[in-house]
Amino acid sequence: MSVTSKYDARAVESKWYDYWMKNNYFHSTPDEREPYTIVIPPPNVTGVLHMGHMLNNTIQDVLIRRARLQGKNACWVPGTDHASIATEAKVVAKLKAQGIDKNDLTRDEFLAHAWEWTEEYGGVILEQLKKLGCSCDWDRTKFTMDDDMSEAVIKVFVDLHNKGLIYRGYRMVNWDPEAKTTLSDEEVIHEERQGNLYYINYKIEGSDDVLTIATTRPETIFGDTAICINPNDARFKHLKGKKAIVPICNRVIPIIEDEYVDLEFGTGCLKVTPAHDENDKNLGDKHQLEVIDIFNDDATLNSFGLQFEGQDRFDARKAVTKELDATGVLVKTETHINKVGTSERTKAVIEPRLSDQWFLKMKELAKPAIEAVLGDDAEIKLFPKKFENTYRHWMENIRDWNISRQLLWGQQIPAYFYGDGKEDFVVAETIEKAVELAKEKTGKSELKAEDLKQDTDALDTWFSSWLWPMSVFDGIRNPENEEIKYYYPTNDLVTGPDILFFWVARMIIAGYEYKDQKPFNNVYLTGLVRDKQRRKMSKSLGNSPDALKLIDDYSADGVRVGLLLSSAAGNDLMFDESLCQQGKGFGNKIWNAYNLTNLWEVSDTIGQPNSSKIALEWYRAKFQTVLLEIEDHFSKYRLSDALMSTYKLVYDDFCGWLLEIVKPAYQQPIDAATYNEVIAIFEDNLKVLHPFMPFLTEDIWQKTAQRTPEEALIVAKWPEAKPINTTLISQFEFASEVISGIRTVRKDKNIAFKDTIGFSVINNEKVATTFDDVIIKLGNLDSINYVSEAVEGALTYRVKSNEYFIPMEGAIDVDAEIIKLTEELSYTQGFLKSVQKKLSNERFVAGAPEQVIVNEGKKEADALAKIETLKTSINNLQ
RNA sequence: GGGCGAUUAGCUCAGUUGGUUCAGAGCACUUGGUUUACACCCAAGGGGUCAGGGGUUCGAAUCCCUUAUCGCCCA
Repeated sequence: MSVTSKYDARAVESKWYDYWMKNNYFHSTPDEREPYTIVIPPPNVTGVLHMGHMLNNTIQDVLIRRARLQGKNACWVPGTDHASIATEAKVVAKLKAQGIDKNDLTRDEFLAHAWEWTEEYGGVILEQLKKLGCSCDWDRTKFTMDDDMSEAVIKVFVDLHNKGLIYRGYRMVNWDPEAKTTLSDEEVIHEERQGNLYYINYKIEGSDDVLTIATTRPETIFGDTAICINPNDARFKHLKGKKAIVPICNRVIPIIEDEYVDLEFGTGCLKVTPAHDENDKNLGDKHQLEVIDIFNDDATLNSFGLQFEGQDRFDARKAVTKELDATGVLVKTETHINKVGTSERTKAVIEPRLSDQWFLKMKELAKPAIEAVLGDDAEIKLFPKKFENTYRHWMENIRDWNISRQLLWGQQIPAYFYGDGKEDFVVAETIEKAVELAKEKTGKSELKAEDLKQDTDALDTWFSSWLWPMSVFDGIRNPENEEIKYYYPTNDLVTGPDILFFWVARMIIAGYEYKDQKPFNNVYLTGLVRDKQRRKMSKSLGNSPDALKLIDDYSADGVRVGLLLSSAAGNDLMFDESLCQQGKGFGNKIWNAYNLTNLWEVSDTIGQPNSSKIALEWYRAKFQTVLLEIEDHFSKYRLSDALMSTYKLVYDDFCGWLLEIVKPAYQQPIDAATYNEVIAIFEDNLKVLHPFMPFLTEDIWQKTAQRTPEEALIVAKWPEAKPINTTLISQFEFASEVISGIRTVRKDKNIAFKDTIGFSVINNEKVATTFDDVIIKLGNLDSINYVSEAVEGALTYRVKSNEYFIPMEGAIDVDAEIIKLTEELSYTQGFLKSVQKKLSNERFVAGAPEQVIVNEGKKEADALAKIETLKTSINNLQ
């Protein structure tokens, strides 16, 4: 079989993905095995693969592939969410480009366009995940707007409403004037912006006096319905009970008193605009002020803005300021930094606005979800644990969830109005049921479907996704179906900390409300992917590498390894392409290890060298040790550590040591026993590597033997844990130090490796001869002579108290040797002194645990022995 | 403004209940090496006052206090 030394990832990766798909390995159906389930955090249907997805889904694939190898019934459910705002924005933009105005379309027409868009672009990201190697059960692919998924959402809405948990409220909400919809508090990002503080004079009614207010938003003066002063403010006693006149519109408004006003900030006089500020709204309610809304839904001024009607709020701000200045009431302008809320999706500055919205009461619902994560016997674990604090803080201060959005793309709220009154509605899953309910409620038996008008709002997308772990298994509509009973609760959830509240917390809440059970056992929160300058990777910054190009350049296996190498759970990942290069290099290394074994000619007639036999035994022990390490790392979700352990095992122990030891001499065949064992070991390596590097490992696996589909690596059996021969491991470790010493001497003295050298040892440590043949081979020694006296005319080095001699032709620099030895001696003496100091300290001996004292004693003995060796050596040289 | 977390080698990070696996890993760097899997390689090596200061302890990267810097969440 001819094998090239370069590995062609592109061809190999598509070949094996097709093979896996063809043989249906990703598909899961309930059976008698233990289930292992992950539901994907559904990416936006508008999304394209970015680094965050790559990291997140690589982790999920590692977990799911490992579970599959462990014999569990692994089920990874993929899908997308309908991303109300983002998708609607894309569709609106597309229509606009075609000269179509959304407002000219009926709801159904618009939705038809949206579906068309979704069908065209919606699957892109899932196809990209395949390139990454994700072994999702594609037959189960779900979309949050699928009919059955929507039905579940509506059912839950009706249920929560009937339980009295969903209510309609007239409240200050976060209005996104660009998307023309409200946002939940969680969708608003507060950022600091440089703005101005404008000082404006208001006349006092019936006098020539003025008062000065300071505001960041002069355009809102048209909505002013009071001036507020602090009753304790001595400066403004004369204003009590008076009225002020709003500039430009000359409206007369009362001057009220409230301790809410900060004496320090601005001028101490506050203009109150209840329609456009949450705090002002509270003041307004308290003092029964009029509410004047001055904005249209796109944040242009309405008729209350007088001559500024139709201007955008920011243009109006400038125009109003200019007018105020012109009329002499603008006293001064100062620069001022304030926090403004912006839309997570459209980046538009949020306008606080009063309107009727649907809310979900959260306080009671949250209780079991708090207990589940933070209670004494918490059944959901967050990794890393530090997020529990964040979770606690949010959950304990949870606010009602605004679940309505003024959008078309999403599940329409199933509330049907039969009259103009605010409470003239019924909530039902279908129009037919709504008619029945409306008849009951109103007593009007003649009511028909046409008399009812459904609320035009749609539900927040998260109101779909919070049901995801249940609804993908049809657990809402059919709570007793076999699949939900088998797969739920799911095992692990892998997502970013940025949606801990949006999604994770709400899923937990929904899980307890509808299944009375947690939705998952563990939540693995990944870090954000940042660039080398620590900036978040984002489309707008353009600092995110093209995910598919990365795969092209470094192979999917390489990118997966690169991403995982430095991604401790919850820590941000400073992404650097060189990590992918390292991943690719690792793949190349493994490939060439296979290439080597493949080049060997195998002989049945030659015996197995002792060095090979013992090295193979050692590697088996080493493998078992690392296997335990890997298990331990996985159990703590330390995937990068698990990968690093595997990396070192394969790179250093397997390629670096084992293959070098068993490698036959040039053009010599290898004995069959060694060869077979090396292949068996290689196959075990492939199994532990497979979750990280699925393609390369499957490819080699299929080359080391003829395999039926049932024997594919993807469904192979994870190596079994066996007892570990630890003696062998520590003996090897000693031997490797001896070999390292030989290499150092060769390097220092420029002795070429091909030159065989003599070698003697004073075996003070009484080290077993187990690995002597290995040392001879890797050191290229003629033999190892055990001696009791120092060898003359030789270079020396020490491992512990053993002394090794390499005879040298020509002069040995005795002085240099003495200096080297003296340095070693004084270091060891210093070390001994510190150990002895400890041991002679009564309080140490009394206070330290047994094992520590034993260890210190051993250190002392080792140091004493080494000092003895060094002294003897120095004496011999002098 | 309130809360949480971080600061360890040039870079990215481990370091579990204070104690021989405690000052580590990978990459990068330096030096040397093409005879036979891989230069996407091999070998050897340098490199840290564990952010600063104080304390507790026989013993501190680890616990406490404090200062500084950074990050995240919330208002």
